[in-house]
Amino acid sequence: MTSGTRQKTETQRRRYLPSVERKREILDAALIEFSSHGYAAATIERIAARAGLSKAGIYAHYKSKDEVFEDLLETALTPSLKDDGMLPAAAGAALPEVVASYVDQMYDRLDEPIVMATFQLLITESRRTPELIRRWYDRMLEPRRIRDQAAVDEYVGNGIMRHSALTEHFMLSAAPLVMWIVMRMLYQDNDLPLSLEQVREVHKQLLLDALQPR
Amino acid sequence: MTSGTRQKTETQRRRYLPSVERKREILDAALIEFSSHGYAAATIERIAARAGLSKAGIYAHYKSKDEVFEDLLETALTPSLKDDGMLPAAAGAALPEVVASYVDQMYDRLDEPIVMATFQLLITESRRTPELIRRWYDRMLEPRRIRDQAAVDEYVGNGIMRHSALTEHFMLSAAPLVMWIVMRMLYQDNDLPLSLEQVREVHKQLLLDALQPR
Amino acid sequence: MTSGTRQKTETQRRRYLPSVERKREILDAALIEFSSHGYAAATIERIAARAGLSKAGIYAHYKSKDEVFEDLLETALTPSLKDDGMLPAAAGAALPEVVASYVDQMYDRLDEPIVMATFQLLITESRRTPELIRRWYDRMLEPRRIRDQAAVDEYVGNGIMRHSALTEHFMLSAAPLVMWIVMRMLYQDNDLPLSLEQVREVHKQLLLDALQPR
Amino acid sequence: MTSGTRQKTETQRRRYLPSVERKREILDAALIEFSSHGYAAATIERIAARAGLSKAGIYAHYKSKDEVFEDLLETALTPSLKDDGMLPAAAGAALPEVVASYVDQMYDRLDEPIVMATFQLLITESRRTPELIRRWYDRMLEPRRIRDQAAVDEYVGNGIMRHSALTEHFMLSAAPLVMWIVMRMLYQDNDLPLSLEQVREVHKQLLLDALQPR
DNA sequence: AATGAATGAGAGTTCATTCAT
DNA sequence: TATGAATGAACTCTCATTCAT
Repeated sequence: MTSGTRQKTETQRRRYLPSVERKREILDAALIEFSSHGYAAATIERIAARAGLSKAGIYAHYKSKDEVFEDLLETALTPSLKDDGMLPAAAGAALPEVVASYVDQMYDRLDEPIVMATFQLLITESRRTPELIRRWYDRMLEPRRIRDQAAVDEYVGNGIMRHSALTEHFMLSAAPLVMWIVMRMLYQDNDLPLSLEQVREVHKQLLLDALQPR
Repeated sequence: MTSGTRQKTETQRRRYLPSVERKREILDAALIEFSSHGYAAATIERIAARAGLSKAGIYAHYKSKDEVFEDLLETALTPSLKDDGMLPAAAGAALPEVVASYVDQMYDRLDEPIVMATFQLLITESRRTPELIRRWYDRMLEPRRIRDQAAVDEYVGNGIMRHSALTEHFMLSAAPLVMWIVMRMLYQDNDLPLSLEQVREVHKQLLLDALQPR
Repeated sequence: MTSGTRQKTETQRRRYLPSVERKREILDAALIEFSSHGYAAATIERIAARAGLSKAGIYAHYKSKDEVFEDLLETALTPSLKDDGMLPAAAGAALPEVVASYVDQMYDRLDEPIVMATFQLLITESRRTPELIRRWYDRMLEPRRIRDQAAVDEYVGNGIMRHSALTEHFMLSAAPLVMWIVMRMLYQDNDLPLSLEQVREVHKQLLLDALQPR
Repeated sequence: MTSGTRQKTETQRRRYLPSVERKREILDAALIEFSSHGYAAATIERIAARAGLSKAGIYAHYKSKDEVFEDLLETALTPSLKDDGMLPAAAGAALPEVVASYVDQMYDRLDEPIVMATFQLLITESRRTPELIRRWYDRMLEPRRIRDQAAVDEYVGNGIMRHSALTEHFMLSAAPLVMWIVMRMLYQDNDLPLSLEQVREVHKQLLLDALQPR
């Protein structure tokens, strides 16, 4: 949250903000509303209230609800782009360190709640936004996948990883984390039977077992 | 689907059906509408049209949209109950067969499109129905998880599986499949980079690697 | 209530009744529903349930909701017709007895709850049924008013009553009771500040004061 | 009515009004619709049309039909509060003047059609609004009743009025007027057998007869 | 005579969006 | 930039009424 929730109170006066700042506040609000109610059930009015302006105020910055949504995903998804591929380039590192670093990177990212929220939004609203997903995929996932896959191929060539079904389709290496996220969605506020930490450990172990040369 | 979609045509007259049958048709229609538009964006009118009756007709069988939704999940989720736990009880079987049978069972289930659709619905609408999810979890998942976990513990005791982080939290053994389902949701109509068959093979291999005694 | 409420229970089977009897039951139910919710807010379904048959069952006896309503008023209003005018014909009676008998007759009538309910219905739904009211008025009220007025004129001629504004417009002699009925409607379930008995006493006294020759 | 009915015509453009003014117009319209069709049969659409805006426009000012109704009664009933008790404080006045002034005040009030309409609405819709009635009663009727009763007690003490059943329950002194209002409701557009003027005379005479010391 | 299933016509309400200010 | 007022379109749900049995 860039600047804290800005819910409107009775006493608050009109605030005139430059569009860029206002948009940030609107998107902060939109992320919360969209991800907690879904696109269709979220309302411009609630987003506006949360952002501290009026319904009509939103339309000073966006032409439509849809445009808010698109800008939200666009913005939320872009920043992560900076991260270089996640597998450390094959130095002389030993497998356990490689795996640990790879897995930790993934899990650490989830500490920012925006990442989780965005990911969930992506899942639940995927049907709304095929092209958005495509763009996101082409710009974010595919390049990394290719880089990771290349790194994996090199590790395999080096004999640091053993060739296996997993090294052929390395994207599946994220599976335990993805499953945990899904479980979290399903369980809502209830207690998950597995903590993120526990999954992380199992995750590392699984990858080690699958990649360790014999 | 009893007899294909039953979209109403101009010429068609009223069809009087016993409530049980009509409900089946309504739920067939509802599954399609809910899972392709989401709960909020699905409309009673479209469900009705798809089921071949009028908007008001739905209300002769259900008190509200919500009730349709609940009955849908209830009905869609209940039948699978018959499946006994999925891990074959530990006879003298060898690990590869055990794993193959376990994995195949999971994947074969997905051939019925209702299962996929329901599962996706569950994910995207989880926020609507915490209690429903709870019920489903308590009746369907938890019992099986316990049975499977017990079977695993026995296998471990027998030395057929090796003790590992995965055998401690065996529910994670479904991860690759769950990830594929999520990918399928994200990719919508686009070509997935991985076929279900490919995932199935990786899946088996992963489990073998993780469970094979050394 | 002719035969007690006949609310439908789960176990009750279909009862085939001759139309006349069924109609009586329907009207019993209708009086309750119409007078407690008003014509517009009363529903055929509730009337039917109360009468112990199905919604469609009503239509075996009446062509429409309106027809039920009309028959209800028609029936509820007709029987009282038998009562001859309420003022005892001018025998040699003394005024206090005449007044007492006149007033008591009015108040005693109200013991049948149907009378109160009908009267209230008439008031609240008067706008629906100008002609019904007209008929009722022409058949019920006007004849009695004329008879009473004639009796009053005779009493005045006899010197038993003194001529006054009230003897000119004797229909106003019902005023305190009418006011009490209105108060009862307004107060609903709350405690009225005046009991029917108290009003009756005031009523008698008022008439005596107004009619007593000086 | 600020400026006559404001029915919307094809050519008329949107009129933007401050909420307070618009609400006044809405309530004007609502009074007409509610009192001529009853709460249940009145529709938001008709009220809106009569007020010169769209159905949804109503909801910019009121949350629900019920809220419109409540505000209507609230508003319609409050103003009269200003009227001090209706019986002139016991100066040395003679009874005929006291009675005349008291009665005239009551009848003059009815010249504003809003008063009649509101009163009728109160009667026909009393079942919808027990609390509203209560509030109205507590704020409007009860204080005046007490004040009037006190004044009456004083008059009786002075010997200006004679003690009687009526002075004990002085609220019944309104009875002839209430009865006339009820008759007016029943008779709808037909000719009443009694004019308001006639009732007023009878009314005065009745009170005089009942209160005149002997 | 009676009913369960079905429907057309509307009702109240919501909401994205526009307009005047 | 910002807003309160306004609206069209759509939605859920109700209800008197009809139909097939």
